[in-house]
Amino acid sequence: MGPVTSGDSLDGLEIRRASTSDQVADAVRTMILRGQLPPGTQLREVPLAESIGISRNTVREAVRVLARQGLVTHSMHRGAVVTRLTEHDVVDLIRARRALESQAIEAAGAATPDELRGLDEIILELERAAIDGDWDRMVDADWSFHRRLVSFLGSPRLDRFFETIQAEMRLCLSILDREDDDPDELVDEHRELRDLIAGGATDRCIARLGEHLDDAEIRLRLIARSWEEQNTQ
Amino acid sequence: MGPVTSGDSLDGLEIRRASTSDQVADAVRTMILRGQLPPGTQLREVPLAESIGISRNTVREAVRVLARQGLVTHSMHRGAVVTRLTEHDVVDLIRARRALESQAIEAAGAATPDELRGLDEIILELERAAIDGDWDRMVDADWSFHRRLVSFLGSPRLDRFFETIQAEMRLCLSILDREDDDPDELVDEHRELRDLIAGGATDRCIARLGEHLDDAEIRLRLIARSWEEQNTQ
DNA sequence: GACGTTGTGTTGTTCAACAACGCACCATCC
DNA sequence: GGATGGTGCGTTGTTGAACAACACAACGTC
Repeated sequence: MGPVTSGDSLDGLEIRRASTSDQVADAVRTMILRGQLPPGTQLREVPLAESIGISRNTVREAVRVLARQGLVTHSMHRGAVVTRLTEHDVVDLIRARRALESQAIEAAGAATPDELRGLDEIILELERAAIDGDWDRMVDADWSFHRRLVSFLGSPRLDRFFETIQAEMRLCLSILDREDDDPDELVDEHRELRDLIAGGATDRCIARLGEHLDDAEIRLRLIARSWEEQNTQ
Repeated sequence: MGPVTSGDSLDGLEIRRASTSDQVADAVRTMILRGQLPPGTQLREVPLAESIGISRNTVREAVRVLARQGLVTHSMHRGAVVTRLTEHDVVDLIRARRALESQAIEAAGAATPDELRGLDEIILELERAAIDGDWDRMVDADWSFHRRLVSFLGSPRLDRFFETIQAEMRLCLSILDREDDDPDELVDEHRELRDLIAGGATDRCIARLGEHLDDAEIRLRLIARSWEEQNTQ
């Protein structure tokens, strides 16, 4: 074998061994997003450190990572708490989604059919999950769809930002998931969005997405409001 | 005086004492953005801690904050370096700006004249700075203008994200600032954008902003490219 | 009931030490 | 000469303990 030159597809290779604190952050994050640590849960440093078997300083760094992603709320000398979104937060998050995804749809309107195939695969997965009645996988596919949409903007930074927004929204959804929703409706909605994009009807697609978000906003606001009342009492 | 009730405009009050690490992060950030710590500068923990007079752990937390904002780049056991943007980064940042500000202009089209007054004040400041020949203040006003624009989207999270993007762009600009630019042109450009918004010509305004960004992209890419060549050698 | 005090538990910060790692330097060997 | 492989040094990653600073609740006083 010859020497390794820059054409050997090793360009983008990045060996990033995760530091301990990052691994802890990942673990705690998934616990939060799975609802195993519901909003309002206090994250005390000493118990966490002991239960995982690492130092308190390392836990501190991990918690700070999550704080910067909005998943936990930090206040001086009071520690970290799994974020309990307010109604304001929900409005904020939906607005951010609206802005990003609307722009993304316009960008997707100029995409080639080949680039749109990514959406098709996700919709297929959504359909399969619906047939299986696997609500978790459906929600995952739902989010993948919108993430894929945003990726048409071609900015990794926007992608990352959108992911943090999605993570924050999951703070609400981990509770009220498998509620009274119709699986087939979810599939149809996304298929419609895909078709509108492929057909060049971007304005119509944006409007449709708007209704989709209006709906989500109503439900999430109810959840947040119930939390706030519960907290005021 | 009577007791303090919830009508006394103390609702939004938030006493946020900054932790030491946050203060350090702020200090280092301003040093970076002023160009006192040019891209590529290594941030070693021990010298930093000793020069400021605080512990190494506190410095670590501060540096991690900056890393998460993209101002410094962290790699395992290699420490932190003031980020040196690549051409890819520049393209990314401009795309993010384009997406956010385009959407913001559409949102601003529905704003009342009263809400648009904030833009006028910034333009006034821009004019004053131009008369004084104070380029730093002009750049500040320039950024304030675009930040105000994004704020029309009504999402604090988008505002914060936009601020980090601006901060990253300053990584380039701290070097090539007071170059060959015409102050009056900058003023006219922003006044034009304001007028187009106020006149309801959102599409025209977005197009104009696009040219503005195309221009910025060209110049920033040149800077980034020169750095990369310098680094490859 | 309003107000000050104390006590308890938590976080914020520091310090010292060691392990793990990157890197430049040098010796070695074809 | 150039590639290979060790060696030492400086830096970061992580730990553990200690103390200070603070929030909060419980108590006692007026």
